[in-house]
Formats: sequence, structure tokens, C-alpha cells
Amino acid sequence: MSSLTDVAKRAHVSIATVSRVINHSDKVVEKTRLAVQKAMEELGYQPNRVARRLRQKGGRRHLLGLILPDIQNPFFAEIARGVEDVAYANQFAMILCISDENPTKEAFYLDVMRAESVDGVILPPIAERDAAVLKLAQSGMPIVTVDRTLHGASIDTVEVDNFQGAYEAVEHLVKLGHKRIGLIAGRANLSTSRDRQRGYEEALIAAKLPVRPDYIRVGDNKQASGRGLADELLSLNPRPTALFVSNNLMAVGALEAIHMKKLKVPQEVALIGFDDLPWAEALDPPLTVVRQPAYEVGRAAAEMLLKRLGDRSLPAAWLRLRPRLIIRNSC
Amino acid sequence: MSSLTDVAKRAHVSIATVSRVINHSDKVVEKTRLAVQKAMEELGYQPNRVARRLRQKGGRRHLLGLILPDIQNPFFAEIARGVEDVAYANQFAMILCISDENPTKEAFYLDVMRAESVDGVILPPIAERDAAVLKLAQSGMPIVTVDRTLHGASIDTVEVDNFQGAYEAVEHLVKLGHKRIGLIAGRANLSTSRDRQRGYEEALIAAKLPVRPDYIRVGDNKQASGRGLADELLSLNPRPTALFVSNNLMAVGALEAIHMKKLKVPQEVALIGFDDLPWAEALDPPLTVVRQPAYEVGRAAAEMLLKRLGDRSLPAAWLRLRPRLIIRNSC
DNA sequence: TTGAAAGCGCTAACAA
DNA sequence: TTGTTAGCGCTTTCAA
Repeated sequence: MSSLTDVAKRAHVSIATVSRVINHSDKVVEKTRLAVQKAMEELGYQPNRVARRLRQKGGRRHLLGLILPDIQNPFFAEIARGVEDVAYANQFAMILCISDENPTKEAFYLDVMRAESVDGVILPPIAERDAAVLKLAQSGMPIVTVDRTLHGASIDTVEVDNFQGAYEAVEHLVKLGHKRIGLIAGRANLSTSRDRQRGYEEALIAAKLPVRPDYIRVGDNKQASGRGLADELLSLNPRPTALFVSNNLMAVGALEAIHMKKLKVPQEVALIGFDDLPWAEALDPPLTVVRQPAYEVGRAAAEMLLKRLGDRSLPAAWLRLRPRLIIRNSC
Repeated sequence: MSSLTDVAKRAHVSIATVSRVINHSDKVVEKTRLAVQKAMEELGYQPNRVARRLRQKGGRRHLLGLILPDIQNPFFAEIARGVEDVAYANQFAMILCISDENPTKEAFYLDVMRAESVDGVILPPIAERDAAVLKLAQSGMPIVTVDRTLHGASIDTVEVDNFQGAYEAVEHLVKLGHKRIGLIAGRANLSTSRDRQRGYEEALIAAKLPVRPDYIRVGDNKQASGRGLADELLSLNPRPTALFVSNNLMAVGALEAIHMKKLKVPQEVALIGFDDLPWAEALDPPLTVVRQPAYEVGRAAAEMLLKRLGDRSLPAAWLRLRPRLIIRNSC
């Protein structure tokens, strides 16, 4: 494990020169550069990223943080994929942490990001007013929020038009003739949950259908809660003839509940989920969903962060991507 | 953003003393310790992990690397979850990288691990003889391989009994009366693929059934290849009455191919996949699988790594977990 | 029990 | 164009 000094000795130059070669400074004459590169190769030299980060400031440490609430949710996994592709293409390494929708864990990992002096962090905040994220942002750390938006600061954001997506889904259900449409809403305090619920309600109102509070249940975005709440909704009398479920995992849970009750989809209950799944096609029946461009969200966020690293004075950017209704057989 | 020096000044002690307090040295008298802690709190001091890592050696840097081939595969996501839980419980941060089954990418991330001086790395090697991993291990970096095993060195390993799992699956198919059983095998050069294929073949031989090469196709562990190869197998004449698929994503692909051909499961084609899926129950039909204890694999690997950091002289450990056949409705 | 000081591997300001 | 040197924030001897 050789260091700058070793390379410098072997090439008979100073460590500063070696450093210049590494950093592609143009102030090194061809001949010396070649000699240094030869020495580096012979020693199998790799710069120590830790030492580098300790010294370097702002945007050149080639390390980026990503904090995700749930890596087992395919939606977030796809975002990670998008971020990673851009990071790799730019020789950035990525620290990925899992906050588990837990404020304590999120705060811990935010501290890690700071303490690791990453160049910037990408995350869906776990609440609309997330004090820990706000604090880190105010300390000057470049942050890009994805999927969910943050109140109380102007921060780079990539989001999806959740209102529009939900509106179109429910509108589709209405066109199919459904009059009693239930909602399994997402976790409270999330911009996405709120926007999707608003889309649901506005679509009902536009169709002159009543918004019935007993047809609305609030879940926690996990599969089990989708199962439990769908079961509750379908036990109502009269029961909804269609369900709009605010997230992918809960939609799968709802499907399970429907099967348990031996109801036919879509004849007895129609179902639309938010977020696509790679195996939506193989479900029973193939699930109609509002597809979010998750990979693009990740990509765009990483690109936005890289751009900010290049120029801190840029005004906060805000990108809103369009979701798309994919009609399969569940409605 | 305060440093040791700031704390030292405020507490009227030397930086060495502050360092001792941080590291829970017992050589600090109660009174000074309290004063230092008060100063740290007032300044909101957080030690800089980068500076710390630069100075500290061996196993105390509280950073661990995880390199996964595909984060969108629920099996690997579950492993990540297991690793993360142990890491968090021990105040370790985790760098998660995605190698995409690509040797160049894997080599890049292995270099990052070294350059970031992580304490150790956990990964499923992307080939049985993975020179890049071997090299890093020989340089003294603690490594735990998970899922897939590595040839050419004695390294801590957590794996699953793939032979046994496959054997039981095919045995089950045989008991059901199937005589023509097809195999969609996993990517070549993987210990898992080989062991599962061996389990398949031995189970056939034990049942005095022929091992027909035309009933065996080798995939790449992705959904699309499962779809394509299932289609090929089911176009054979006579076609297999059952399919054993060597990984979860390919099993979903196979299911799609079966649906496309409008074949009834399990009446016309029975299906067993390797690796469970959180939504296996909601598939059409609910999928029979060999379930691997992925979370436990991750947990055990992280614990093994932590143990090794505590004592480098330990002999290489080898843990083999048992998979379990979960019978649902696809056979 | 505490402090002074060296140094981890690197970058960057300044000098030559 | 190259070299000298200070110092990033911390841990760790060694001395007091």
C-alpha cells in the first residue's frame, strides 16, 4: 500500500508534482508526467480517498450520500439504480444508508454524511418538516430531495406529479362506472400521500361523487397495512367496488386481502396501485398502476447534485416528472 | 462545524484530553470528562470520521463496505437489510455499491473500498475465481463472501445449501408424478448455479429419471432470460410438465412466458422457483419456492465481519444455512 | 492524569 | 514548471 511519498521517491520528484499528475494539472511537463505515471503503475499506487477528502473542499471529494427509507421497496431500489448510474459515470462513490422511515436512524445517517464529508446527499425526507434535513442544508451541505418534498427551505428537488397521477387513476375508475371508490392512503406527513389523496378527492368531486371519510384509510406504506386496510374497506356495507391504493407494497397487500375474501378482480373489486412493480404483469390479475419514472428520478437527482457541486450559487432547481397510468387487468 | 481544537479551547484542556473523552479512555478524571462533555454539547460537536479514519488503524473505523450485484433483486435487498441492521446496531456506517455483475465495475468499487479504508467488505463475488476480490483479500482486507463462494483462498463465508434446496424441490416435483422436468439454470461461473444444477441432476438420477440436456437452459438471472428460456423449453416436443427455475427473477419471467402461452399452472406446467419474493403469494398462481434465509445471511455475514475485526487471527469461518421449500399453488 | 508534539496521506499557497 | 511547507482533524506516543 504505497503513498504519494513512495511514488515521489521512485520518480525522483516532489510529492507536489505527483499530486499534480493525479489531479490532471496541466502544469506538469510531459516528460515528468510520464515518469510519475510509470512509478505509479509500478507501485500499483491508488490515491487514498480519505486523506484526499480531509484536505479537499467542496464538490471534489467524489463521494455522494443517498439515504433511502426502504431498500426493499422496488420504487426506491429503482431510484438507487438511477443515482448509481450517474455516480459511477462520474467516478463518484455512493454511501447508501437505510433510514427505515425512522427519524432517529435518519438523524444518525445525516450525521454520518456530515462526518464523512460527502459532497452532497440525496434523500426522500421522512416528513414534510424534517428538522434534521433542514439543519444539514442550512449548514451548507448540498442536498437534493427526491420523491417527497420538504417545507421550510428552497432545496433542489425532483418529484413526480402525484396529484395528476392519482387524479387520472380515479378518473379512469369513474369512467369505468365505479361510484364507490375506496382509498388506502399513504403514511401521514408525506407530501406524496397528501397529493395523491387530493388527486383522489378532486377526481371524485369533478365526477360529482361524494368523498366518504369511511372509504378512506391511512396506511404506513407497508404490505401488511395494505392487507389489513383493504380487508376493513371490503367489509363495509355497501363495500367499495374499486380501490385506489397509494403505494406499491400496500397494493400487493390489498390484492392478498381480496384473494383471501375470494372476491373476483376486477368484476367484484377493481384495483389501481401507485408505483409500478417489475412483476406487476405476473400478479393475479396483472395490476393496473400509476407508473412513476423512478429510474429517471434517481438519474435527474444525481445530475442535479453534480450540477450544484459545480456552481453553488445556482438557484434551487425544481423538476416535476409525469407519471403514467398503465392499464392492465385489475380494473 | 467545530473541531477538537474548538472543544479543547472551550473546556480549557488539551486536544489529547478531548480525544480521550471521545474514545472513552478511562484515563480521564471525572471532573475533566464532564467539562469536556459540556463543551462538546454546547458546540454541537461531532467527530470528523474522515480525519479519524486517516489516523486509526484496523477495525475501528466504523465503516463497512457492501458490494451487491443487483439491488433490484429482492434477495439481495434482503441481504442488505440484514447487514444494515447489524451495522447500525454497532454504530457502523455502510457503503453500498452496485456491481451490476460487471467485473470492471466490481474492480472499481473494490478499489474504492480500499481507498476509503473501510474496515472490511461483504460481497457475493461475481465469479468463482474472482481475481480482484482475491487480491484485496491477500492485501489484508477482511472480507466476507455471502451467497456465492470463492475459490482460491480461505475466506469467511456465509452461504446457503443450494444443492439441498434444489434437490428437495425437484424431489417434490418427482413425487407429484412429473417425469419431464426442465431446468432454467443460473448464470455460469457461480457456485450457486452449479450447486443448484447438481441438486436438480442428482434428484433426477435418484428417481431413475434421465437428465436430458435439451431440458436444461442457462440464463443470466434476469427476468427477461427466464421468460425467453421458459418459452424455448415449453416449445419443445414433448414439452416438460414441470420447470425448476434457479432464481427468483427468472421464475417471474417464466411465469410470464407460461401466461403468454396460455398454459395452466400447475395443471399443464408446474413451476418452482429458487428465492422467495415478498409478493409470491399474490402471483398467479402463488409461487412455490425454495426460500433462502436472505436476511439471516446478511446478519450473519455482518456479525462474522465484526468478529474478525475483533481478532484477525481467527481461522476462516464457514456458515451454511438451510433453505426451505415453501409449497404454494404453482405445483 | 494531562499536555506537547509527531504524523496519517494528501492538497494548495507560496517560493524558486 | 517544480519544490517546500503548512495544515486538514484526528490519534497516539512520550514526557511531565
